[in-house]
Amino acid sequence: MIAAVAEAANAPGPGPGSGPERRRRVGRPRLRPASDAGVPPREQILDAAAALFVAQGLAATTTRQIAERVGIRQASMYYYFGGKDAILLELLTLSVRPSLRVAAMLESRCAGSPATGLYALALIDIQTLTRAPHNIGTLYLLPEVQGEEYASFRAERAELQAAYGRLGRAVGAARAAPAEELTGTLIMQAVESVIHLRRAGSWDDGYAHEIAGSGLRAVGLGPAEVARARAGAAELRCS
Amino acid sequence: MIAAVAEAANAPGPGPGSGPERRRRVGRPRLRPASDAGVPPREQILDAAAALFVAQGLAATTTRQIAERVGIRQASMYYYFGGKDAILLELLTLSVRPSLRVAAMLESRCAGSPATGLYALALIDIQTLTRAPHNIGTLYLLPEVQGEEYASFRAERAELQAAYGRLGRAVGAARAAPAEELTGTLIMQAVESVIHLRRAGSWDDGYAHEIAGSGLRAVGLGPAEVARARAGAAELRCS
DNA sequence: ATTATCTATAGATCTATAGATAATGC
DNA sequence: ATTATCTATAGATCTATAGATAATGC
Repeated sequence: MIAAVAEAANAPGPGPGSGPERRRRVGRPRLRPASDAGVPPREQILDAAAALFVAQGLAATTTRQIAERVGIRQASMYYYFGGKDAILLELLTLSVRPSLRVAAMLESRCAGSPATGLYALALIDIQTLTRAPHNIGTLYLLPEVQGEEYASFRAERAELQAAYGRLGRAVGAARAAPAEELTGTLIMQAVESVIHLRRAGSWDDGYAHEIAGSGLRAVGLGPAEVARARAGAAELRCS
Repeated sequence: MIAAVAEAANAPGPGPGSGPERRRRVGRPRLRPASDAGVPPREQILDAAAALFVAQGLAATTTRQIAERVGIRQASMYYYFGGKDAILLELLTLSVRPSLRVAAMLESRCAGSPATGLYALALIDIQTLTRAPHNIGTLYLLPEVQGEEYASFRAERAELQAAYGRLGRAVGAARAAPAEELTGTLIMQAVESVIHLRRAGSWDDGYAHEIAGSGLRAVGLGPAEVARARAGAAELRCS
């Protein structure tokens, strides 16, 4: 289940799905009546496609496989999406946008203590990737994402990397830290260890702080400074 | 051109291709007479497939595209390979095996100075990835590589990562370094920054030492120790 | 009337095999 | 005879559209 989807599905209140006398849905019924009714069909498709794209990639995943997993007919998918590309683009965007918002917030809020902001951003990103459904953090590695149709996603991702780069430079300015682009790349690579460890089946929640700390050491901080950043991030005081 | 291919093609000596009166090759001639004659057809196929797999992935690349790039007919490819899978497996193996040999050599030769060995291994790996044709270092990211048929490649890659992990632990034992698997992952992630920077078109040779140094700082070394490791690696003295 | 599904299918592939052919080797 | 190509194609897809159908909404 996609994170945003899960939240929407669990939202309390007077939506359909709250009472037992739920109104039947409009339109011709499905042949198989949808095990997870209550979740909008669009999001059922996103979830099914995410699992398949992660396991098989875009080109090897057929529209039929997606439809089968949802429990609809192949052609019905086109009522919601123009094709596989449109689904992937939405998944990618869903995966990067929340991190981008967190980055903007921390960059402004922790301007006085970039090390704290950097630690906090890394940790939140790590946790997001850890909990993301189907390990969708791996989707940006698909070769198709280099194509023209995903330029908007790549732009958002570049922004996130730039934020890491600025924070890293602010932290390491006095030290022998690498240039901004390289700094951003190195920290994101550390954070994205998560997706590779999950893929290999060897993720451990205890790794989160080790990875965040490793990212800060990579840009030149000593053990004491890393410990201070960690404590600051824990309080979200950013000072 | 694949690295091993390039070497083979440039090999001096009394092979075919040395004199101008080169014997015509056995078998029915190609329709288009092969612009880079002298290179064995098998390696022409590997090279063409590498470029396409990197750009489009495995599933999206057709046997016809590979053949077109080589200048042969689609069916002729099957004379050399059983299919796309066999080509990809060979490319993956070619890309990891040299690094594995270097790792084994450095681990035994630099046992007394793991920091030097680690720096040297990282630097060689970085240079290899920098110069690899078509950025084939990205191939292991393809989702198909998680499949059963690539288990042997994944095993070799895991060995390389384990070597990084052992060296990293040996370096950071006295410090607050992460567990072996995480250490190996983090250092390899730093090294593989290269493939992402190349992909984005922003690689700079000056980054090589910065990345190697960053990997060592990540496992807990201070600036002075990193400088010592770098100097040691430069002399290959490992002490 | 609107919505959400279904059935059916045209058109465009793509893979992998069978068998022919045009060279050199002996 | 052996080798390395070629031509031709069967069989199996896969995508995306057209149009029918079975619900609810008004």
